[in-house]
Amino acid sequence: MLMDTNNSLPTNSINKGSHSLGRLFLQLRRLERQPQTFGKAGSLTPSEIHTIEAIGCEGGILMNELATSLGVTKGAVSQLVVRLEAKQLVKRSSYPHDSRAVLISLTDKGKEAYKAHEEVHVQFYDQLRAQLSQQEIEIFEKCIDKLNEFLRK
Amino acid sequence: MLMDTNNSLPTNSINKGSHSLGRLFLQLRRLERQPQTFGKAGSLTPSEIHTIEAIGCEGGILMNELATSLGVTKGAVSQLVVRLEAKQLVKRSSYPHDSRAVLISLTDKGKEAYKAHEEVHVQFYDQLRAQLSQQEIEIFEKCIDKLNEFLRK
DNA sequence: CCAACAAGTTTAGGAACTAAACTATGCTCA
DNA sequence: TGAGCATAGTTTAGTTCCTAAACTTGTTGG
Repeated sequence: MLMDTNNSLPTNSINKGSHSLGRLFLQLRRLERQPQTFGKAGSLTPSEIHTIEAIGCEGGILMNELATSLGVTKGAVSQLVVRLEAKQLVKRSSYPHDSRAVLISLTDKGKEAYKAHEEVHVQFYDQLRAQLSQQEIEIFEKCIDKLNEFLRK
Repeated sequence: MLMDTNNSLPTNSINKGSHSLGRLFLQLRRLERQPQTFGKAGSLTPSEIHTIEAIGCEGGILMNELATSLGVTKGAVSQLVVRLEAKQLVKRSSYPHDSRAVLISLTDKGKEAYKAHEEVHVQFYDQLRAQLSQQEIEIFEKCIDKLNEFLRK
């Protein structure tokens, strides 16, 4: 009865890209689950390395900012920071203007992990670039940006 | 002392794409966490809808196949299937050639969820396509495929 | 001064796994 | 044939990564 409620269009070609994108999501989902080792920092879970990435090498960041930047609750960040502090990748310091607030920043060891992770990203991307022409890269980046903008909504 | 150990290259342009890609990962990570409602099937968690997607509308699939297709252990699939069965989206039946095996297939309600989800995907992709030229789409899809291939390793 | 608010922390609980033990069936070959 | 091993699924205990909600402290505007 309801076989192919999909209507009219040459669905094949449309679905092809949608399907590739679906597979990409699945791959990333899988990838984003396994811990990795970065520099001397030892094995870090995906959340941990993302947190380090979000803190950044320069200056400190408030818990609140970190939470919105990562798109999680402040409770989640609080827990993450406890773990990272225990691993000595991150340190807390007080925020001059408001004694409730806590400034989070990377320790030297944390910065090392940051750099190592960034290095992995860049190398990965370099490998991808190596298989594409200059023009393709530009278009690809444009599309990724559009996609990002799109997902933000 | 160790400011910019990154060497020589015009790092900006390289990092730009790598950074966009990083943000995409984060966005997807966030997106892949919240449940959504599909058709009359009620609210489904990301894992649930992915499982339904992997089972597919035609015929049945074995637990084992499902596990490899989703990239998780059979234990994980087993648990998922219990939940989906309780929600009456999926049914088990016996596999003629091997009485140990279990064939999983979608119920009518499950198929509805499948279609609704597929519709969301296609619409999403259509919206993206609408902002790109034909040539850009082709290149984008090519890049996505390359990326997929790349992540599989 | 103090009520309302804001920054973080804590706690309980759920989702989504994994690894490993377990059950039950199927296969092989001496 | 049947002992031993492999294979299909299930179960269980434990982990990670969250969230929501209650709490603790500190800030601020009437």
